[in-house]
Amino acid sequence: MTIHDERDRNGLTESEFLESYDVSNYDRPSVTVDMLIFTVMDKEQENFRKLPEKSLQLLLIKRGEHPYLGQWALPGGFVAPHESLDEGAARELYSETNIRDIYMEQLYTWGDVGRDPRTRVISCSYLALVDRTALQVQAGDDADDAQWFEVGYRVLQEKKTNLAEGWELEKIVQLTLTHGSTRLTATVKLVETISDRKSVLRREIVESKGIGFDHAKIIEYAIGRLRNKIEYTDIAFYLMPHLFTLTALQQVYEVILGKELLAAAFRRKIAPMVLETNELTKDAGHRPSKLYRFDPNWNRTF
Amino acid sequence: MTIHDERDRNGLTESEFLESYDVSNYDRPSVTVDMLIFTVMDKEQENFRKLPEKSLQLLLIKRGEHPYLGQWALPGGFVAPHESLDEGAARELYSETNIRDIYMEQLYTWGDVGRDPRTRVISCSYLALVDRTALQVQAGDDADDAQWFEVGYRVLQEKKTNLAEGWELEKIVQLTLTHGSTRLTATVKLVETISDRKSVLRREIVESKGIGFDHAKIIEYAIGRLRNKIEYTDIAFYLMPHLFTLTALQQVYEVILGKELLAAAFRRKIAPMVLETNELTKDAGHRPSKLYRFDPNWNRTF
DNA sequence: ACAAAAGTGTTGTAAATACACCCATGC
DNA sequence: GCATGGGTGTATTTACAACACTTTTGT
Repeated sequence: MTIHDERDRNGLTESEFLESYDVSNYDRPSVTVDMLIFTVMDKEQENFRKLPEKSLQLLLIKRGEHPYLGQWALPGGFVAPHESLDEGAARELYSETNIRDIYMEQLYTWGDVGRDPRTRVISCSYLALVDRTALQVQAGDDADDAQWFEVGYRVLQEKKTNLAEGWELEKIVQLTLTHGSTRLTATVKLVETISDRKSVLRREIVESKGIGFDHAKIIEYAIGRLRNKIEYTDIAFYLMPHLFTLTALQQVYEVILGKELLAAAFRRKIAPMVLETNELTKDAGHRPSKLYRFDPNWNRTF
Repeated sequence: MTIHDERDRNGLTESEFLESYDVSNYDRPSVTVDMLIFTVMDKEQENFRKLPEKSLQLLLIKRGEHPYLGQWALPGGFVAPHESLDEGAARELYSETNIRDIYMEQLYTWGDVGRDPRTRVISCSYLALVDRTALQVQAGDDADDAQWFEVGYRVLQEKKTNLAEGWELEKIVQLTLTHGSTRLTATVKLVETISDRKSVLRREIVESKGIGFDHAKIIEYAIGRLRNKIEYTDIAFYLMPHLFTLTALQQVYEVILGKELLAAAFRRKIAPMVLETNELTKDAGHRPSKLYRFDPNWNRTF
């Protein structure tokens, strides 16, 4: 039995549900906001000396209704007539997670025709970053469960093909989302076609196991933005507590970039963005380290 | 008499038009695409020796209907039920300008509540770049006139205020759009509020003369994106003909960045992105220059 | 000849990279 | 003492800015 034969609370299968769904006389699309809420968490660590490893986590919600019943999807919902997109995003964030007042930025708007089987839906996605330590997420009023999933991002293949008038780059990415024994995977293909006069980037879901809608694509996009922006902005600090060690900060960079960094170089690079405090960590199985905070005078350009 | 008392082809003023406009029972917003079509053009030059100066140009359309009748606005229109956002953008581009197959990228989605006086409209904006030499724009089938406006971008003020918990950056930008004797201006205020936990960037129109809707904001945003992306991508080449001189390329960079560059440094920096050809310019009042083309093997990362 | 642009070389500074090394703590 | 992370110094390379200077054409 595939997921699509499963019945919802009204006893309908997905195809029965879709048949009964009234699509008629809507020539306007529905507009939703989808939230990509990321945080960084410590993994378990047995050795008392070693620092805990960090992992990048994404909040997903288990669908309690058709379509994609039982699968996991991004939190989100319809934009109300009286609220802006930003307000809608903030409202959805709060109502589904009780989180408020965190870093948020608009990511991209997804408008392919068949992306929601019910009707035409255009989704505006938002990236949000939270400090895990200042956080106690509860699934909101909806009885859906909300859960943090560890994010894995792996490039499976990169390919370049020369065409008559230009060339084509193809990249295949494997996404892995794990929470306890639940493991969701997706394969997303990025195809960039470049010629003299234009350049088109297409994103395509090759396979999506356990992730609803086209959300795998959106997640892939968001990780790309995160990786990009962490290099030249201060977004990493929105994932940190007020005081932090430089090693903890470095771990956040590493977990987002998916590669190791040299401590010496990292410290020098980050130095102008942080201020030293007099406080120290203690009770580690090694030399204590200074705590730092973000420097409000760091010169961002906008 | 202000613009708002002007009458449309049905003899209605803006407020009469709005009263008669049926807003009822639409709980779904309308969704449109707005196109920001940029190109670079030569200015007139009297001295036979001197190279013509370049200017950045943006395509605007004169509104023939309420609201903002008689003002200029970005080309765009409603997204049809059967087309994706990208397709809608390409269709609007073609139908209003007869341009096809050029560089296009989604910019940002604008969803404030009062941004269109008729009803709730959410607009997804697209940036498009054209090579002026390969271009003969005609206003599309609509009888509206489409016209290229020279773009001016000037920062009037930058201010930083320290707050109790963080700080605030304010930047005031003056936009100038000129076509012949038509001169449109707008003042846009950017306010970025930053604290430990969040960061919000608000964009606000202080004044907008002759530019309809909130399009001044969108134009300001697009110029920012252009300036940013020209530094690390190959978008500049979509504004160039197939073969070009390095000085012409440098002029494009200068006109977008709004500052002069040193030729020596520019050439070295751009060298890995271009290939030399054997062709030369001629009939200039000075030493001929080699023509270059974009190097398809330049390593973009995506 | 000369105005104007095309194009190269040289030098100083700043940033990123790689590696080696010493320091401080808990057990 | 030892494992582990905290933290610094140094040498090498790379990028870039500033400026001076030579080359080549049309009139």
